Amino acid sequence: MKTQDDFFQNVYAIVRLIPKGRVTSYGAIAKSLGAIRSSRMVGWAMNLSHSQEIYVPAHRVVNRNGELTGKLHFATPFLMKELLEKEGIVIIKEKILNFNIHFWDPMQEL
DNA sequence: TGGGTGACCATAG
DNA sequence: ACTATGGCCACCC
Repeated sequence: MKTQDDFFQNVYAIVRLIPKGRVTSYGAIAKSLGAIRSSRMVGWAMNLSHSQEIYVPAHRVVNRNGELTGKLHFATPFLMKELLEKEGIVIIKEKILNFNIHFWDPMQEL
């Protein structure tokens, strides 16, 4: 259908807007798209993001607690953490330090 | 038609 | 910090 494809593309568009060194959550993205679809669908979209033509920085999307819950879906279980640390983000025990400071809210940027 | 499974979220105990 | 619900909705049997 058209609507769900649009939803996916909108998700990818927002993820591409996340600045380096900043992160956001699945729920925040879902809410910025009108809270129509649930945050589970954002996670599903990330699951398919690897096959997108244009690069999608999926490592900048974590859950509401700043935990790297999606790391197992990357090429290696370490890749997500490595990419974030390369952008200056400190991670302790699968959790982002000072998550509230690094958080990027799609609502405020649109 | 229906049950199980998620890269989720909120609330409660 | 942990489990347990209930809601969410696409996907795959």
